[in-house]
Amino acid sequence: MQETAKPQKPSRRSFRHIESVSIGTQLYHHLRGAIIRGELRPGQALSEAEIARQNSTSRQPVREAFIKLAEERLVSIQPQRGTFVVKISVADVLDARFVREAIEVAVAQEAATSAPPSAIKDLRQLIEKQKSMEHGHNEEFLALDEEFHRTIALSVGRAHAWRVIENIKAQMDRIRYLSLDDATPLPLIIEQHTRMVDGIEAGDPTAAAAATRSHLREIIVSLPDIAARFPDFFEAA
Amino acid sequence: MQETAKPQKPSRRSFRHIESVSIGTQLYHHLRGAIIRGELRPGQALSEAEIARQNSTSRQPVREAFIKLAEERLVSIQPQRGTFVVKISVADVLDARFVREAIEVAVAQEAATSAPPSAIKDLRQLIEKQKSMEHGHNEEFLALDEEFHRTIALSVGRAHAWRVIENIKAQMDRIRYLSLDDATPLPLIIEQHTRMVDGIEAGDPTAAAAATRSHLREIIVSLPDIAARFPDFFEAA
DNA sequence: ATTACCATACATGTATGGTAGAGTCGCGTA
DNA sequence: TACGCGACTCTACCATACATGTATGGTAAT
Repeated sequence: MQETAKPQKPSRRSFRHIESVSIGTQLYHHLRGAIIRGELRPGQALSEAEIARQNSTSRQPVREAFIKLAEERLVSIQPQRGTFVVKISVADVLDARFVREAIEVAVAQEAATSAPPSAIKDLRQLIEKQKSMEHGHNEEFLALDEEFHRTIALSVGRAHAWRVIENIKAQMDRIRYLSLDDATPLPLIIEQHTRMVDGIEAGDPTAAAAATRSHLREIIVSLPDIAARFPDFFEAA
Repeated sequence: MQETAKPQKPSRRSFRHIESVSIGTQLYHHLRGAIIRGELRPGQALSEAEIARQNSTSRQPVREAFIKLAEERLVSIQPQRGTFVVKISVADVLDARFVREAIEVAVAQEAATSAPPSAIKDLRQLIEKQKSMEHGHNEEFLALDEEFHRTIALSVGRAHAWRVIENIKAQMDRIRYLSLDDATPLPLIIEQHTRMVDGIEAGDPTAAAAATRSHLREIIVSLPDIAARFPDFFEAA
């Protein structure tokens, strides 16, 4: 009943830039970003058909994007009912944080004993960039923060470990986006980053681990506030 | 209402036991097991069409199973070329092991401080089961080993952490299946399990962590041998 | 007013045809 | 013999049609 016109290859999807990547993968990245940034709100229904229409494609690539999102626990596919953006679970975020801390602390210890000097230089530069961005531009700051952590992992060849963290981070980043307008204590974060690099550069695994640990525990204190301020983003306790 | 009998329904599909799970998901579990057990050999091509025929279904569910396997890095989908079982990379296995150690050590430390006594009892029982299975039945032993580790994680509510490990384990389990016929030192593994539980029961995080660490480092020593014995299972160095 | 039923719309799951790109093979030419 | 080029085959990818389960609003019976 819907229109069926389709005379000619409608051609051209709004956000497709790279031709070689499959549509399903592109949709996945597109939707993933929108969920993390909070543009798609928890609980919201995502219809295969509607998203397919919006992007001038068919249901199949959308479906494949949904499957990937479901693997990452960003959406919940309920057969014959619908697909929904999952609400944030405080317990899940804390559990994800636990895993992230375990991995990143181990990586930091390794970096303290065997990261090359060039990596130290890169990290210092990233911190300088972060300092020059203290006012506004919080979203770009998040990107720099991510690059900082990734650089540490890659400096000791832990690409796989970083991949694991990337998945886990999605859940935590949803929180950070919620608190963007907040008076995020960027100087504090930068100070913590500095201590991490100090520990790594000094070849002191214990110090590097401790700095990493306290850095990654920040979210524990801010989480209750955020959950209270955005109740409909969170699962009912 | 939930009986419904279902008198007809062709009932084909060799391995379908649970009616409510989608075919794509079933195929995923089916293929995943076959890859881990080494029945599907690394490098082997998997054709959407052929697997669809073998299971009397269409290509679409097979495709979705492939996507899930690719997320787990068990197959590599190469557009317009084919989908292949990935060869094992020694470096990737070691990196995966690193992540697993980081998480499980953290879990063990937590268990040492807060696992309930009932969990200790369950773990001791599992070890007894493992002892009674020392000869042959190596495959069942692997299942008991997995249950042992999972029980520790769940005893302190780290379900998410276990989920992460489960994915990582797939790569490592492929190795373990290769060395099944080997004279696997089961008594040694059981001894290590025992020390882990001893540390947890004693409330000694350091001991529990050390026991877990040495247990999970076994694979490092056996890996080179296995890679040498099954060269075509591994990526060219 | 309330309940039971049913038509309808809409959701995901599955089947199938078509398309474009990559690899292979063999023929024809230099 | 060596090399280039086109026909053929195979693949994953996409579009579309159909199957089937679920939510919902209107309606008739109580």
